[in-house]
Amino acid sequence: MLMVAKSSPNLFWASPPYRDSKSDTVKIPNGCIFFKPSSRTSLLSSNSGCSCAITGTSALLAEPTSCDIIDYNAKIIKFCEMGNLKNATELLSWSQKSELELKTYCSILELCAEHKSLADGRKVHSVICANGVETAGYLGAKLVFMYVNCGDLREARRVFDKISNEKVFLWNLMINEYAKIRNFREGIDLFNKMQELGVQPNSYTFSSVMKCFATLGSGKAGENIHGYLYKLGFGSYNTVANSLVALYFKSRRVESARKVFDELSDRDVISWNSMISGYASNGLAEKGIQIFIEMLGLGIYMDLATMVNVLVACVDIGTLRLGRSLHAHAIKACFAGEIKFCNTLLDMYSKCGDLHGAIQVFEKMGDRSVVSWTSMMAGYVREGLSDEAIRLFHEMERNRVSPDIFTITSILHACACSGSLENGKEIHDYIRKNSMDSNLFVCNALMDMYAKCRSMEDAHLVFYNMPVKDIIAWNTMIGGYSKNNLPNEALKLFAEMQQKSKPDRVTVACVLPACASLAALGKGQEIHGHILRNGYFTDRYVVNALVDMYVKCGVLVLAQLLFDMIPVKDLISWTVMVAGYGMHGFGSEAISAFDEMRDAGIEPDEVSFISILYACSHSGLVDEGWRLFNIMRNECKIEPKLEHYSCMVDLLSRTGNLSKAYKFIKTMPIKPDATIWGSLLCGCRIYHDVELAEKVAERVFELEPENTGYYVLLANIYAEAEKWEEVMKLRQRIGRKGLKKNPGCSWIVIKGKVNIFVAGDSSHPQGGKIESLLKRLRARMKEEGFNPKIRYALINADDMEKEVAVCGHSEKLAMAFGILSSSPGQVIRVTKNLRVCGDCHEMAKFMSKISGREIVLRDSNRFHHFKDGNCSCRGFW
DNA sequence: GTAGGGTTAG
Repeated sequence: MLMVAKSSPNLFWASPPYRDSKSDTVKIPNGCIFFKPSSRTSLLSSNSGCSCAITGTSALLAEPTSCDIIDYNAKIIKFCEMGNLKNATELLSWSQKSELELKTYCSILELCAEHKSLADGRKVHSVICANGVETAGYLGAKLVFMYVNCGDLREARRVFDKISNEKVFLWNLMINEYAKIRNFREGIDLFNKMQELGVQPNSYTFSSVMKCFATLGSGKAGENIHGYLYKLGFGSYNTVANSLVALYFKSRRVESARKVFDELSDRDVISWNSMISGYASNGLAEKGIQIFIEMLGLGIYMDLATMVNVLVACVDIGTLRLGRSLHAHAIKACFAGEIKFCNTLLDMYSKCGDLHGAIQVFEKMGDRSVVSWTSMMAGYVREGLSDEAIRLFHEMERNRVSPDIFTITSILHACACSGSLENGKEIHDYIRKNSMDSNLFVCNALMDMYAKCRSMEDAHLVFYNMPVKDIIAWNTMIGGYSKNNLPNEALKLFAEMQQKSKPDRVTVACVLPACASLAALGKGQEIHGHILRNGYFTDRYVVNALVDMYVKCGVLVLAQLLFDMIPVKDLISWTVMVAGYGMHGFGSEAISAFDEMRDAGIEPDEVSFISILYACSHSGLVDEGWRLFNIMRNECKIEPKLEHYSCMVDLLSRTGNLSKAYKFIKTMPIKPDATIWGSLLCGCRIYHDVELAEKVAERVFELEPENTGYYVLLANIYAEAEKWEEVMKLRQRIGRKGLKKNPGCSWIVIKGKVNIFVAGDSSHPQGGKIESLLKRLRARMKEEGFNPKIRYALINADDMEKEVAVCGHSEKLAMAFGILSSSPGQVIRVTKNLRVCGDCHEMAKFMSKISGREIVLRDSNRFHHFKDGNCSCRGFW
């Protein structure tokens, strides 16, 4: 496609001089810079040089003597022409009111605008006010111009509202400025107001006001204005048509944009560029590239913006090939020295996955702007090299380039990705010192950084102080709470949000994990309704989170139903379902799903292997477990992590392969943690291997000396073997350490209310009824020969005493309450924060049999479905 | 008309 360019390089690829609208200079590709001819520069060039101007300055500022007749006006205007704002304002302040002419004020205001010096502009304004000069007419317009240029739109508007406004120029200026600061409503209001006042809009007015309509995304308004400006005869102005093209593209009316372009007889390079960028920003980058080829074929003069637009389109298509050839041609055409081009090129390489290409562009750049540094940092973060991004940020500071809002958000993102709270706080200090803390982007990036660095208190502080909270702010906080294991806070904030703002699909994807974590089925179903009403079901984040919610709320059937409805299942969908089957004890279904996923051509990753190995372990599938572990290593080339080893040890231990598990741990290439040894210790208890248990326990105690659970576990192993002396020794050992216990708690939702129980707690209003029900059940169990397996609850963490038959564990209390408070036929769903106790597990089986009720108990490890006296876990827990 | 930034699922 670039053949055309090659055949006529001068026409297509030569770098034209172009105007830099910001600095009012004309840049010539070889690097020379010429000032745009103006009254000021013509004055300098008419003098014999700068030195003359300097001597002129001192003569002009010399103290006036009484015999001089000073024409202050002429002197001030001369300073203005020379660009010496300081001397001009100084002289103005020395002058008498009566001496000053209107044109003098005007000149100095123009210079303030040019220098963007708000401080000087305000001084001049106060002199004008003090002198009582009339500002209703021409001078007022200059004041507005000055304030707009110096960035004080509020003051500009104040003056603007006071003066007579028949000049369309000022209206255009104001409308355009409102468009720039994205206050589109105000821009449109002004447009309507000017028409009420009978001021005729011109082509510039339409260009400006269309920016407002465009970003409001109002396609209808676009059509109206389109008809209106045709009626007024502006349809053939290509500036107007170009704005119209942009307006239609921004309101996603691609066809309308194309029609305006097709009907435009006098297309300039801007028309073509608008088409390329318009297509690209509407996800139709290929069409943009087609326009570019058409442009080349017609021999249209191409400028820097064309190159930039095409590179952006390349990023969208994600192909490096075209980007690379544009790079090659840019070198020939002398674009390669242009900073805007290089920045886009750098970003193209980085976004197309060629970080090395991006680095090369960055290193070859002679001039680097803040954009270059920021893009490079973002590139490093994209590749997971956050520390490198942080290093680059410090290098940028050493090069005295000041970070802007974009840099700050990028570097915060780097801190978030590397979990570096310390660096993040440093950036927060910078933000405060430089008054950037009211910017929405910055605040959102700050909250995200704090959330990812696990400091939700800091995130909340930022959130709380935000003057305006957009939907991203709410989502960031809700998602932050969910991810930091604060599901109650997430749900609370979600409720608050619903009062103030409308949740979107991201909100839903953020809040569902909180429902999953709490097993809050009712709330999850409510959100499911919201998803259906708003058509979010097609969003892969939403649907995956929804399936996961049903899995973790214990409704596997619904999860499976929804999973089957996902048209294109991705890795996450499959992983959720595999893990779901696993935690509900359907090991072979998990394996089938996993194989099906691979058949569908989806490569499993680390996390999906954790899910499948976990599924094997919870169904005791030793051979399958080994097979999959080897597939992971040999076929998928995934190096097993601690979690994978942990699943395997768990699998071997639960199935009684204790010495194999021990050997497996011994040959692990990475250091086993307490969880891994702990799994084996659990296995020792199930299979009563006291000797191995002692060996293993010492390892666990070394690794986690403060964890009570492991001492209790060993004590129970001794107790079951009736080694009371050892139990005593262990008790003394624990007594010396003064261990803390992790309190067990269970909860159940009845009629939308969460009822929380802790072990031994009788404070529940129904406490008495619960206790007598449990007593009756216990008695019936004995009668029917359902022997309570007291050995499960021999030793209690609280007192290390042999426990009496009635154990007051929280899950038992919750299940009993469930039976008492729900109608027959209803499934009883209980969630526990720790693993279920063995005695409670036996009792639950009996409860399900005697009451004819289905009980679904989720513990910290898996699900137990109790029905007709059996449990789905078949002993693997 | 043109380069860089913030939120989502296992």
